[in-house]
Amino acid sequence: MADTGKEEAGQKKKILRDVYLFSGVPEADLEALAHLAVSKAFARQATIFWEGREAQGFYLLSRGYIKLMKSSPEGKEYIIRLVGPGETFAEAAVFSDASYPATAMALEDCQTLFFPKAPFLRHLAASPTLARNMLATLSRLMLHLTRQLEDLSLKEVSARLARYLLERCQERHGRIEKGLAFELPTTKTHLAAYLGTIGETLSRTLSRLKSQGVIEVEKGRITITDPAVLKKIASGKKR
Amino acid sequence: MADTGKEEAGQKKKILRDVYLFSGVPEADLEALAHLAVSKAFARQATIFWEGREAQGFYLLSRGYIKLMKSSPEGKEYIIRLVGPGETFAEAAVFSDASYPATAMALEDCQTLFFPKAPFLRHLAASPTLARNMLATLSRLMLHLTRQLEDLSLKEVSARLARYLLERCQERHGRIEKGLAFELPTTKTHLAAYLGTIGETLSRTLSRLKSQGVIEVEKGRITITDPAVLKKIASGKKR
DNA sequence: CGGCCTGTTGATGCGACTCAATTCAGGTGG
DNA sequence: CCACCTGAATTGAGTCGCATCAACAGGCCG
Repeated sequence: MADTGKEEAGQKKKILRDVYLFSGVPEADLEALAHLAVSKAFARQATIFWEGREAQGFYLLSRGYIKLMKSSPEGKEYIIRLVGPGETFAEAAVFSDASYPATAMALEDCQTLFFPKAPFLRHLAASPTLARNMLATLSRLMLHLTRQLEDLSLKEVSARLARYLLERCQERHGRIEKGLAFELPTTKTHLAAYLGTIGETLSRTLSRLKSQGVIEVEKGRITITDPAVLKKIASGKKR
Repeated sequence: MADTGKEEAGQKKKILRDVYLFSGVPEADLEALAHLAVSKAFARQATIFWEGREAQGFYLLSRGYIKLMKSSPEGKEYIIRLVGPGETFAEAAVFSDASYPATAMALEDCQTLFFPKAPFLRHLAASPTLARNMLATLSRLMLHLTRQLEDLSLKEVSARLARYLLERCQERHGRIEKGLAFELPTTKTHLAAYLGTIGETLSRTLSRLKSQGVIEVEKGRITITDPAVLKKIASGKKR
Protein backbone atom coordinates (compact mmCIF):
# COMPACT_ATOMS: atom_id res chain seq x y z
CA MET A 1 0.00 0.00 0.00
CA ALA A 2 2.72 2.50 0.95
CA ASP A 3 5.14 4.26 -1.35
CA THR A 4 7.59 1.76 -2.78
CA GLY A 5 9.86 3.77 -5.01
CA LYS A 6 10.61 6.78 -7.14
CA GLU A 7 8.37 5.75 -10.00
CA GLU A 8 5.34 5.54 -7.79
CA ALA A 9 6.11 8.97 -6.31
CA GLY A 10 6.25 10.38 -9.82
CA GLN A 11 2.94 8.74 -10.62
CA LYS A 12 1.37 10.31 -7.58
CA LYS A 13 2.71 13.75 -8.41
CA LYS A 14 1.14 13.47 -11.84
CA ILE A 15 -2.23 12.81 -10.23
CA LEU A 16 -1.93 15.78 -7.90
CA ARG A 17 -1.23 18.14 -10.77
CA ASP A 18 -4.76 17.89 -12.15
CA VAL A 19 -6.55 18.39 -8.85
CA TYR A 20 -8.08 21.74 -8.01
CA LEU A 21 -6.85 21.65 -4.45
CA PHE A 22 -3.24 21.68 -5.62
CA SER A 23 -3.53 24.13 -8.48
CA GLY A 24 -0.88 26.82 -8.41
CA VAL A 25 1.12 25.00 -5.74
CA PRO A 26 4.90 25.18 -6.46
CA GLU A 27 6.62 22.12 -7.86
CA ALA A 28 8.70 21.53 -4.74
CA ASP A 29 5.63 21.49 -2.50
CA LEU A 30 3.89 19.13 -4.87
CA GLU A 31 6.84 16.80 -4.58
CA ALA A 32 6.65 16.83 -0.79
CA LEU A 33 2.89 16.30 -0.84
CA ALA A 34 3.29 13.35 -3.19
CA HIS A 35 5.70 11.80 -0.74
CA LEU A 36 3.42 12.07 2.24
CA ALA A 37 0.43 10.69 0.34
CA VAL A 38 -0.30 7.00 0.75
CA SER A 39 -1.90 4.91 -1.99
CA LYS A 40 -4.96 3.00 -0.84
CA ALA A 41 -7.22 0.84 -2.97
CA PHE A 42 -10.76 -0.24 -2.12
CA ALA A 43 -12.91 -2.92 -3.68
CA ARG A 44 -16.49 -2.31 -4.77
CA GLN A 45 -18.82 -2.16 -1.75
CA ALA A 46 -15.92 -1.65 0.65
CA THR A 47 -16.29 0.89 3.44
CA ILE A 48 -13.52 3.48 3.37
CA PHE A 49 -14.42 4.90 6.77
CA TRP A 50 -17.38 4.81 9.13
CA GLU A 51 -19.18 7.79 10.56
CA GLY A 52 -17.91 8.51 14.05
CA ARG A 53 -14.51 6.89 13.57
CA GLU A 54 -11.49 9.00 14.40
CA ALA A 55 -10.44 11.09 11.40
CA GLN A 56 -6.80 10.44 10.58
CA GLY A 57 -6.66 12.26 7.30
CA PHE A 58 -8.45 12.97 4.05
CA TYR A 59 -8.61 11.31 0.65
CA LEU A 60 -8.10 12.14 -2.99
CA LEU A 61 -10.03 9.84 -5.30
CA SER A 62 -8.02 9.05 -8.43
CA ARG A 63 -10.17 6.27 -9.90
CA GLY A 64 -13.74 5.07 -9.34
CA TYR A 65 -16.76 6.50 -7.56
CA ILE A 66 -17.67 6.65 -3.89
CA LYS A 67 -20.65 7.85 -1.87
CA LEU A 68 -20.65 9.85 1.37
CA MET A 69 -23.74 8.94 3.34
CA LYS A 70 -25.65 8.99 6.58
CA SER A 71 -27.87 6.13 7.59
CA SER A 72 -30.78 5.87 9.98
CA PRO A 73 -31.36 3.20 12.63
CA GLU A 74 -34.09 1.82 10.35
CA GLY A 75 -31.63 1.29 7.53
CA LYS A 76 -32.68 4.17 5.31
CA GLU A 77 -29.81 6.13 3.88
CA TYR A 78 -29.17 9.65 2.66
CA ILE A 79 -26.33 10.35 0.25
CA ILE A 80 -24.67 13.66 1.06
CA ARG A 81 -22.35 13.62 -1.91
CA LEU A 82 -21.28 11.44 -4.80
CA VAL A 83 -17.52 11.77 -5.36
CA GLY A 84 -15.78 11.08 -8.67
CA PRO A 85 -12.18 10.94 -9.97
CA GLY A 86 -10.08 14.01 -9.21
CA GLU A 87 -12.17 15.06 -6.22
CA THR A 88 -11.12 15.08 -2.59
CA PHE A 89 -13.32 14.05 0.31
CA ALA A 90 -13.33 14.21 4.12
CA GLU A 91 -11.21 17.36 3.98
CA ALA A 92 -13.15 19.09 6.72
CA ALA A 93 -12.59 16.26 9.16
CA VAL A 94 -8.95 17.24 9.25
CA PHE A 95 -9.49 20.71 10.64
CA SER A 96 -12.00 20.50 13.42
CA ASP A 97 -13.72 17.49 14.75
CA ALA A 98 -11.68 14.41 15.44
CA SER A 99 -14.20 12.08 13.85
CA TYR A 100 -15.69 11.61 10.39
CA PRO A 101 -19.21 13.04 10.16
CA ALA A 102 -20.41 10.49 7.58
CA THR A 103 -19.65 7.07 6.14
CA ALA A 104 -17.73 6.65 2.87
CA MET A 105 -18.35 3.62 0.68
CA ALA A 106 -16.86 2.56 -2.67
CA LEU A 107 -19.46 2.16 -5.42
CA GLU A 108 -16.91 0.45 -7.65
CA ASP A 109 -13.26 -0.55 -7.39
CA CYS A 110 -11.42 2.59 -6.33
CA GLN A 111 -7.93 4.00 -6.16
CA THR A 112 -7.22 6.76 -3.65
CA LEU A 113 -4.41 8.82 -2.21
CA PHE A 114 -4.62 9.26 1.53
CA PHE A 115 -3.15 12.35 3.21
CA PRO A 116 -2.43 11.81 6.91
CA LYS A 117 -3.64 14.65 9.07
CA ALA A 118 -0.53 15.81 10.97
CA PRO A 119 2.03 16.04 8.15
CA PHE A 120 -0.54 17.62 5.87
CA LEU A 121 -1.34 20.31 8.44
CA ARG A 122 2.36 21.06 8.80
CA HIS A 123 2.57 21.47 5.07
CA LEU A 124 -0.49 23.64 4.94
CA ALA A 125 0.95 26.13 7.41
CA ALA A 126 3.85 26.73 5.02
CA SER A 127 1.81 27.06 1.83
CA PRO A 128 -0.59 30.00 1.54
CA THR A 129 -1.70 28.84 -1.91
CA LEU A 130 -2.66 25.43 -0.61
CA ALA A 131 -4.51 27.03 2.31
CA ARG A 132 -6.37 29.34 -0.02
CA ASN A 133 -7.36 26.45 -2.30
CA MET A 134 -8.57 24.47 0.67
CA LEU A 135 -10.71 27.39 1.81
CA ALA A 136 -12.23 27.65 -1.64
CA THR A 137 -12.91 23.92 -1.69
CA LEU A 138 -14.67 23.98 1.66
CA SER A 139 -16.67 27.03 0.62
CA ARG A 140 -17.96 25.28 -2.47
CA LEU A 141 -18.91 22.26 -0.42
CA MET A 142 -20.80 24.49 1.99
CA LEU A 143 -22.68 26.01 -0.90
CA HIS A 144 -23.60 22.52 -2.01
CA LEU A 145 -24.80 21.54 1.47
CA THR A 146 -26.82 24.74 1.77
CA ARG A 147 -28.59 24.01 -1.49
CA GLN A 148 -29.48 20.54 -0.33
CA LEU A 149 -30.87 21.94 2.91
CA GLU A 150 -33.01 24.35 0.95
CA ASP A 151 -34.27 21.53 -1.24
CA LEU A 152 -35.09 19.19 1.62
CA SER A 153 -36.82 21.79 3.75
CA LEU A 154 -38.69 23.81 1.15
CA LYS A 155 -39.12 21.76 -2.02
CA GLU A 156 -40.95 18.60 -2.88
CA VAL A 157 -39.47 15.65 -4.69
CA SER A 158 -40.46 16.76 -8.19
CA ALA A 159 -38.68 20.10 -7.69
CA ARG A 160 -35.53 18.41 -6.39
CA LEU A 161 -35.50 15.99 -9.28
CA ALA A 162 -36.04 18.78 -11.79
CA ARG A 163 -33.17 20.77 -10.35
CA TYR A 164 -30.96 17.72 -10.42
CA LEU A 165 -31.76 17.00 -14.06
CA LEU A 166 -31.02 20.60 -15.03
CA GLU A 167 -27.71 20.49 -13.17
CA ARG A 168 -26.71 17.26 -14.88
CA CYS A 169 -27.55 18.70 -18.27
CA GLN A 170 -25.57 21.84 -17.55
CA GLU A 171 -22.65 19.77 -16.37
CA ARG A 172 -22.73 17.47 -19.37
CA HIS A 173 -23.31 19.98 -22.17
CA GLY A 174 -22.44 23.34 -20.62
CA ARG A 175 -25.91 24.59 -21.44
CA ILE A 176 -29.57 23.71 -21.11
CA GLU A 177 -31.85 23.44 -24.11
CA LYS A 178 -34.51 21.31 -25.71
CA GLY A 179 -33.37 17.95 -27.03
CA LEU A 180 -30.17 17.57 -25.00
CA ALA A 181 -29.70 14.15 -23.43
CA PHE A 182 -27.47 12.65 -20.73
CA GLU A 183 -27.00 9.51 -18.66
CA LEU A 184 -28.01 9.02 -15.05
CA PRO A 185 -25.10 7.94 -12.86
CA THR A 186 -25.08 4.62 -11.02
CA THR A 187 -28.49 3.24 -10.05
CA LYS A 188 -31.79 4.98 -9.55
CA THR A 189 -31.85 3.76 -5.99
CA HIS A 190 -28.68 5.76 -5.35
CA LEU A 191 -30.12 8.79 -7.06
CA ALA A 192 -33.20 8.48 -4.88
CA ALA A 193 -31.08 8.43 -1.72
CA TYR A 194 -29.24 11.48 -3.01
CA LEU A 195 -32.49 13.34 -3.54
CA GLY A 196 -33.68 12.45 -0.06
CA THR A 197 -36.36 10.01 -1.16
CA ILE A 198 -36.73 6.31 -2.07
CA GLY A 199 -36.69 4.34 -5.29
CA GLU A 200 -40.44 3.95 -5.61
CA THR A 201 -41.13 7.65 -5.29
CA LEU A 202 -38.37 8.54 -7.75
CA SER A 203 -39.81 6.10 -10.25
CA ARG A 204 -43.26 7.62 -9.96
CA THR A 205 -41.95 11.17 -10.18
CA LEU A 206 -39.93 10.42 -13.30
CA SER A 207 -42.92 8.89 -15.05
CA ARG A 208 -45.05 11.87 -14.05
CA LEU A 209 -42.52 14.23 -15.65
CA LYS A 210 -42.55 11.99 -18.70
CA SER A 211 -46.32 12.02 -18.99
CA GLN A 212 -46.25 15.81 -18.68
CA GLY A 213 -44.04 15.82 -21.77
CA VAL A 214 -41.17 17.55 -19.98
CA ILE A 215 -38.59 14.79 -20.43
CA GLU A 216 -38.14 11.50 -22.23
CA VAL A 217 -36.77 8.44 -20.48
CA GLU A 218 -35.16 5.34 -21.96
CA LYS A 219 -33.01 3.06 -19.84
CA GLY A 220 -30.71 5.30 -17.82
CA ARG A 221 -30.88 8.05 -20.41
CA ILE A 222 -32.82 11.30 -20.07
CA THR A 223 -33.73 13.74 -22.82
CA ILE A 224 -34.98 17.18 -21.91
CA THR A 225 -37.91 18.17 -24.11
CA ASP A 226 -39.26 21.22 -22.30
CA PRO A 227 -36.58 23.19 -20.43
CA ALA A 228 -38.89 26.07 -19.55
CA VAL A 229 -41.43 23.95 -17.71
CA LEU A 230 -38.66 21.92 -16.10
CA LYS A 231 -37.14 25.12 -14.73
CA LYS A 232 -40.48 26.20 -13.37
CA ILE A 233 -40.92 22.89 -11.59
CA ALA A 234 -37.37 23.12 -10.20
CA SER A 235 -38.08 26.55 -8.73
CA GLY A 236 -40.79 25.01 -6.59
CA LYS A 237 -43.57 27.28 -7.72
CA LYS A 238 -46.93 25.63 -7.48
CA ARG A 239 -48.73 27.70 -10.07
CA MET B 1 -20.46 54.12 9.89
CA ALA B 2 -16.77 54.05 8.99
CA ASP B 3 -13.82 54.29 11.33
CA THR B 4 -13.69 57.77 12.79
CA GLY B 5 -10.66 57.72 15.06
CA LYS B 6 -8.20 55.95 17.29
CA GLU B 7 -10.67 55.26 20.06
CA GLU B 8 -13.01 53.43 17.78
CA ALA B 9 -10.16 51.37 16.36
CA GLY B 10 -9.20 50.37 19.90
CA GLN B 11 -12.79 49.41 20.59
CA LYS B 12 -12.85 47.23 17.53
CA LYS B 13 -9.61 45.51 18.42
CA LYS B 14 -11.06 44.67 21.82
CA ILE B 15 -13.98 42.96 20.13
CA LEU B 16 -11.75 40.94 17.83
CA ARG B 17 -9.73 39.59 20.74
CA ASP B 18 -12.58 37.44 22.05
CA VAL B 19 -13.54 35.92 18.71
CA TYR B 20 -12.44 32.39 17.89
CA LEU B 21 -11.49 33.31 14.34
CA PHE B 22 -8.79 35.66 15.60
CA SER B 23 -7.43 33.60 18.48
CA GLY B 24 -3.66 33.33 18.47
CA VAL B 25 -3.30 36.03 15.84
CA PRO B 26 -0.37 38.37 16.63
CA GLU B 27 -1.14 41.81 18.04
CA ALA B 28 0.13 43.64 14.96
CA ASP B 29 -2.15 41.67 12.66
CA LEU B 30 -5.07 42.27 14.97
CA GLU B 31 -4.38 45.96 14.73
CA ALA B 32 -4.42 45.85 10.94
CA LEU B 33 -7.60 43.77 10.91
CA ALA B 34 -9.29 46.23 13.23
CA HIS B 35 -8.44 49.00 10.83
CA LEU B 36 -9.91 47.34 7.81
CA ALA B 37 -13.11 46.37 9.62
CA VAL B 38 -16.09 48.67 9.16
CA SER B 39 -18.75 49.16 11.83
CA LYS B 40 -22.27 48.61 10.58
CA ALA B 41 -25.44 48.70 12.65
CA PHE B 42 -28.79 47.20 11.71
CA ALA B 43 -32.22 47.76 13.18
CA ARG B 44 -34.54 44.94 14.19
CA GLN B 45 -36.12 43.34 11.11
CA ALA B 46 -33.54 44.89 8.79
CA THR B 47 -32.08 42.76 6.03
CA ILE B 48 -28.28 42.63 6.20
CA PHE B 49 -27.95 41.00 2.79
CA TRP B 50 -30.18 39.14 0.36
CA GLU B 51 -29.53 35.74 -1.09
CA GLY B 52 -27.99 36.05 -4.54
CA ARG B 53 -26.53 39.51 -4.00
CA GLU B 54 -22.86 39.92 -4.72
CA ALA B 55 -20.76 39.01 -1.68
CA GLN B 56 -18.48 41.90 -0.79
CA GLY B 57 -17.24 40.58 2.51
CA PHE B 58 -18.20 38.83 5.72
CA TYR B 59 -19.51 39.95 9.11
CA LEU B 60 -18.67 39.63 12.76
CA LEU B 61 -21.70 40.08 15.00
CA SER B 62 -20.78 41.96 18.17
CA ARG B 63 -24.26 42.61 19.57
CA GLY B 64 -27.72 41.17 18.90
CA TYR B 65 -29.01 38.12 17.06
CA ILE B 66 -29.51 37.46 13.36
CA LYS B 67 -30.91 34.63 11.29
CA LEU B 68 -29.51 33.15 8.09
CA MET B 69 -32.37 31.82 6.03
CA LYS B 70 -33.70 30.53 2.75
CA SER B 71 -37.23 31.23 1.65
CA SER B 72 -39.51 29.56 -0.84
CA PRO B 73 -41.64 31.22 -3.52
CA GLU B 74 -44.67 30.43 -1.33
CA GLY B 75 -43.24 32.44 1.54
CA LYS B 76 -42.21 29.57 3.76
CA GLU B 77 -38.77 29.95 5.29
CA TYR B 78 -36.02 27.69 6.57
CA ILE B 79 -33.48 29.02 9.08
CA ILE B 80 -30.05 27.62 8.33
CA ARG B 81 -28.38 29.14 11.36
CA LEU B 82 -29.10 31.48 14.25
CA VAL B 83 -26.08 33.69 14.90
CA GLY B 84 -25.28 35.32 18.24
CA PRO B 85 -22.70 37.80 19.64
CA GLY B 86 -19.08 36.88 18.97
CA GLU B 87 -19.88 34.74 15.94
CA THR B 88 -18.99 35.43 12.32
CA PHE B 89 -21.25 34.80 9.35
CA ALA B 90 -21.06 34.70 5.56
CA GLU B 91 -17.39 33.72 5.78
CA ALA B 92 -17.67 31.14 3.02
CA ALA B 93 -19.05 33.66 0.55
CA VAL B 94 -15.67 35.35 0.56
CA PHE B 95 -13.74 32.38 -0.81
CA SER B 96 -15.70 30.91 -3.64
CA ASP B 97 -18.94 32.07 -5.07
CA ALA B 98 -19.39 35.74 -5.72
CA SER B 99 -22.87 35.80 -4.21
CA TYR B 100 -24.40 35.16 -0.80
CA PRO B 101 -26.10 31.75 -0.63
CA ALA B 102 -28.74 32.86 1.89
CA THR B 103 -30.45 35.93 3.30
CA ALA B 104 -29.37 37.48 6.62
CA MET B 105 -31.90 39.34 8.77
CA ALA B 106 -31.56 41.08 12.13
CA LEU B 107 -33.85 39.64 14.81
CA GLU B 108 -33.11 42.59 17.10
CA ASP B 109 -31.02 45.73 16.92
CA CYS B 110 -27.54 44.60 15.92
CA GLN B 111 -23.98 45.84 15.85
CA THR B 112 -21.56 44.26 13.39
CA LEU B 113 -18.06 44.58 12.04
CA PHE B 114 -17.84 44.15 8.30
CA PHE B 115 -14.66 42.80 6.68
CA PRO B 116 -14.39 43.71 2.98
CA LYS B 117 -13.37 40.81 0.81
CA ALA B 118 -10.23 41.99 -0.99
CA PRO B 119 -8.22 43.47 1.90
CA PHE B 120 -9.16 40.57 4.12
CA LEU B 121 -7.92 38.04 1.56
CA ARG B 122 -4.65 39.93 1.29
CA HIS B 123 -4.30 39.74 5.02
CA LEU B 124 -5.18 36.07 5.11
CA ALA B 125 -2.40 35.17 2.70
CA ALA B 126 0.12 36.60 5.16
CA SER B 127 -1.25 35.00 8.30
CA PRO B 128 -1.13 31.20 8.57
CA THR B 129 -2.81 31.31 11.97
CA LEU B 130 -5.76 33.24 10.64
CA ALA B 131 -6.03 30.86 7.69
CA ARG B 132 -5.95 27.88 9.99
CA ASN B 133 -8.65 29.38 12.23
CA MET B 134 -10.81 30.10 9.22
CA LEU B 135 -10.46 26.50 8.05
CA ALA B 136 -11.50 25.26 11.48
CA THR B 137 -14.48 27.63 11.48
CA LEU B 138 -15.68 26.45 8.08
CA SER B 139 -15.20 22.83 9.10
CA ARG B 140 -17.40 23.27 12.14
CA LEU B 141 -20.06 24.92 10.05
CA MET B 142 -19.95 22.03 7.62
CA LEU B 143 -20.42 19.62 10.48
CA HIS B 144 -23.46 21.63 11.52
CA LEU B 145 -24.92 21.61 8.03
CA THR B 146 -24.31 17.89 7.68
CA ARG B 147 -26.23 17.22 10.90
CA GLN B 148 -29.14 19.27 9.68
CA LEU B 149 -29.18 17.33 6.42
CA GLU B 150 -29.24 14.09 8.35
CA ASP B 151 -32.13 15.37 10.45
CA LEU B 152 -34.21 16.62 7.55
CA SER B 153 -33.74 13.55 5.40
CA LEU B 154 -33.89 10.76 7.96
CA LYS B 155 -35.64 11.99 11.11
CA GLU B 156 -39.11 13.17 11.88
CA VAL B 157 -40.01 16.34 13.71
CA SER B 158 -40.09 14.81 17.19
CA ALA B 159 -36.55 13.48 16.76
CA ARG B 160 -35.27 16.84 15.54
CA LEU B 161 -36.92 18.64 18.40
CA ALA B 162 -35.55 16.16 20.94
CA ARG B 163 -32.04 16.56 19.57
CA TYR B 164 -32.40 20.33 19.68
CA LEU B 165 -33.56 20.30 23.29
CA LEU B 166 -30.65 18.08 24.31
CA GLU B 167 -28.19 20.36 22.53
CA ARG B 168 -29.60 23.44 24.23
CA CYS B 169 -29.38 21.77 27.62
CA GLN B 170 -25.79 20.72 26.98
CA GLU B 171 -24.93 24.22 25.85
CA ARG B 172 -26.58 25.86 28.84
CA HIS B 173 -25.44 23.55 31.65
CA GLY B 174 -22.54 21.61 30.15
CA ARG B 175 -24.36 18.37 30.90
CA ILE B 176 -27.67 16.62 30.45
CA GLU B 177 -29.63 15.30 33.41
CA LYS B 178 -33.06 15.12 34.91
CA GLY B 179 -34.45 18.38 36.23
CA LEU B 180 -32.25 20.80 34.28
CA ALA B 181 -34.09 23.70 32.69
CA PHE B 182 -33.37 26.32 30.04
CA GLU B 183 -35.02 29.00 27.95
CA LEU B 184 -36.02 28.75 24.32
CA PRO B 185 -34.48 31.50 22.19
CA THR B 186 -36.57 34.03 20.30
CA THR B 187 -40.03 32.85 19.25
CA LYS B 188 -41.38 29.37 18.69
CA THR B 189 -42.16 30.29 15.11
CA HIS B 190 -38.45 30.86 14.56
CA LEU B 191 -37.57 27.62 16.26
CA ALA B 192 -40.04 25.84 14.00
CA ALA B 193 -38.41 27.30 10.89
CA TYR B 194 -35.03 26.22 12.25
CA LEU B 195 -36.28 22.66 12.71
CA GLY B 196 -37.68 22.58 9.20
CA THR B 197 -41.33 22.66 10.20
CA ILE B 198 -44.06 25.17 11.07
CA GLY B 199 -45.42 26.65 14.29
CA GLU B 200 -48.49 24.46 14.52
CA THR B 201 -46.55 21.23 14.22
CA LEU B 202 -43.95 22.37 16.74
CA SER B 203 -46.69 23.23 19.18
CA ARG B 204 -48.28 19.80 18.84
CA THR B 205 -44.95 18.00 19.09
CA LEU B 206 -44.01 19.87 22.25
CA SER B 207 -47.31 19.02 23.92
CA ARG B 208 -46.91 15.38 22.90
CA LEU B 209 -43.50 15.26 24.57
CA LYS B 210 -45.08 16.89 27.61
CA SER B 211 -47.90 14.38 27.79
CA GLN B 212 -45.33 11.59 27.52
CA GLY B 213 -43.72 12.98 30.66
CA VAL B 214 -40.40 13.60 28.96
CA ILE B 215 -40.30 17.37 29.45
CA GLU B 216 -42.17 20.12 31.25
CA VAL B 217 -43.10 23.35 29.53
CA GLU B 218 -43.98 26.71 31.02
CA LYS B 219 -43.84 29.82 28.90
CA GLY B 220 -40.59 29.72 26.99
CA ARG B 221 -38.95 27.52 29.60
CA ILE B 222 -38.24 23.79 29.23
CA THR B 223 -37.40 21.34 32.00
CA ILE B 224 -36.04 17.94 31.05
CA THR B 225 -37.65 15.24 33.19
CA ASP B 226 -36.61 12.08 31.36
CA PRO B 227 -33.25 12.40 29.57
CA ALA B 228 -33.06 8.71 28.67
CA VAL B 229 -36.32 8.66 26.74
CA LEU B 230 -35.54 12.03 25.18
CA LYS B 231 -32.26 10.65 23.88
CA LYS B 232 -34.02 7.65 22.43
CA ILE B 233 -36.50 9.88 20.63
CA ALA B 234 -33.64 12.05 19.34
CA SER B 235 -31.88 9.01 17.87
CA GLY B 236 -34.89 8.40 15.66
CA LYS B 237 -35.52 4.84 16.72
CA LYS B 238 -39.12 3.88 16.33
CA ARG B 239 -39.20 1.09 18.91
C1' DC C 1 -59.96 50.02 24.00
C1' DG C 2 -58.82 47.78 19.53
C1' DG C 3 -55.26 46.21 16.72
C1' DC C 4 -51.46 42.91 16.02
C1' DC C 5 -48.50 39.23 16.73
C1' DT C 6 -47.67 34.63 18.84
C1' DG C 7 -49.30 30.48 20.15
C1' DT C 8 -52.66 26.76 20.64
C1' DT C 9 -56.06 23.43 19.00
C1' DG C 10 -59.20 21.08 15.63
C1' DA C 11 -60.58 19.33 10.93
C1' DT C 12 -59.03 18.15 6.47
C1' DG C 13 -56.08 16.99 2.49
C1' DC C 14 -51.89 15.91 0.16
C1' DG C 15 -47.31 14.11 -0.49
C1' DA C 16 -44.50 10.62 0.30
C1' DC C 17 -43.22 6.30 2.74
C1' DT C 18 -44.42 1.35 3.51
C1' DC C 19 -45.51 -3.09 2.02
C1' DA C 20 -46.18 -6.34 -1.43
C1' DA C 21 -46.44 -8.31 -6.06
C1' DT C 22 -44.45 -8.41 -10.64
C1' DT C 23 -41.27 -7.66 -14.30
C1' DC C 24 -36.83 -7.24 -16.08
C1' DA C 25 -31.66 -7.39 -16.74
C1' DG C 26 -27.39 -9.27 -15.74
C1' DG C 27 -24.54 -12.81 -14.19
C1' DT C 28 -23.69 -17.74 -12.94
C1' DG C 29 -23.37 -22.47 -13.43
C1' DG C 30 -24.99 -26.78 -15.11
C1' DC D 1 -27.52 -22.33 -24.54
C1' DC D 2 -30.92 -22.28 -21.26
C1' DA D 3 -32.48 -22.44 -16.34
C1' DC D 4 -31.65 -20.14 -12.28
C1' DC D 5 -30.73 -16.57 -9.03
C1' DT D 6 -30.13 -11.91 -7.55
C1' DG D 7 -30.77 -7.04 -7.40
C1' DA D 8 -33.08 -3.08 -9.68
C1' DA D 9 -37.17 -0.99 -11.32
C1' DT D 10 -41.95 -0.53 -11.71
C1' DT D 11 -46.72 -0.37 -10.18
C1' DG D 12 -50.72 -0.61 -6.95
C1' DA D 13 -53.08 -0.23 -2.43
C1' DG D 14 -52.92 1.43 2.11
C1' DT D 15 -51.16 4.36 5.83
C1' DC D 16 -48.92 8.08 8.18
C1' DG D 17 -46.75 12.39 9.05
C1' DC D 18 -47.14 16.83 8.41
C1' DA D 19 -48.77 21.08 6.05
C1' DT D 20 -52.83 23.74 5.33
C1' DC D 21 -56.84 26.21 6.63
C1' DA D 22 -59.51 28.12 10.11
C1' DA D 23 -61.03 29.56 14.62
C1' DC D 24 -59.75 31.32 18.93
C1' DA D 25 -57.11 32.70 23.34
C1' DG D 26 -53.55 35.49 25.46
C1' DG D 27 -50.01 39.18 25.69
C1' DC D 28 -48.19 43.64 24.12
C1' DC D 29 -48.43 48.27 22.52
C1' DG D 30 -50.05 52.34 20.42
